Amino acid sequence: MHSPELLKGTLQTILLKVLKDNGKMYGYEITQKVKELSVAKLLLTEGALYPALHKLEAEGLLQTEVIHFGKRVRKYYNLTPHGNNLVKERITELVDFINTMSVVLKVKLA
Amino acid sequence: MHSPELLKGTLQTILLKVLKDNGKMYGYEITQKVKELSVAKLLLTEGALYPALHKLEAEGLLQTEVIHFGKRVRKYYNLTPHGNNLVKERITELVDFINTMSVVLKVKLA
DNA sequence: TCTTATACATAATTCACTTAGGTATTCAAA
DNA sequence: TTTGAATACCTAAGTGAATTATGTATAAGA
Repeated sequence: MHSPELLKGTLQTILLKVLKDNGKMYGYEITQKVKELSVAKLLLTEGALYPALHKLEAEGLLQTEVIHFGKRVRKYYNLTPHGNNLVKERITELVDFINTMSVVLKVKLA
Repeated sequence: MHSPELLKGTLQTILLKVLKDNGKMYGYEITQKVKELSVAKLLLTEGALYPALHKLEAEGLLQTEVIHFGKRVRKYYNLTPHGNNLVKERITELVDFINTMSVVLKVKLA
């Protein structure tokens, strides 16, 4: 597992990108998808996930749809048009930062 | 400039690496070196820098030497043996994280 | 002489996390 | 059959590394 400090500031970008790639998803599903993609190296905690999703929704980047089936409830999130426009920007920003870091630290990235 | 959130958790690694590469340096000198290396994309603020240096010193990763010349004072920092051993580890950790991120976000890095 | 650069530092605040707790359903194993 | 693990949502308290805002002082240059 990774140092949790490093995750800071990247969670929003991860959420936006996963939703962009997979369409509407619910919280738990997102944690599993990220776990799968990262080969269990990135484990989103619920205490980080839900507040982050709620914040993105409040900012108008995500919209929700609550689905009941039987007694079970799932809250699906997907990108709003505004959110969709921001994904690329956020990723670019993160990649730029990573490239700067690689220069400062003089490391080569795969 | 980069989103400040992204810097969180990476400052220690930057400081350790810059000191590893340049030997003893003082605070202001570090800010200038990082600015130069990053082509002014990474600007360390004093409010972040000094507490971080003090923390690394308190943890035994850095040692200090105060140099007076004239009325001017400079506080030089350099790696302790323990600090020196940790640099590679911290960088590896960060690179691993970056590689994981690149997989999750499906981006290619330079 | 007055601004900018050099050089250190700390205090209050912010905010995204962690940790810890809570509720409830579904399913598989003992 | 009950009990634990997985599924599924959530919030609150605490942490800690930043930002922002100050403070002090010297040196150099316009």
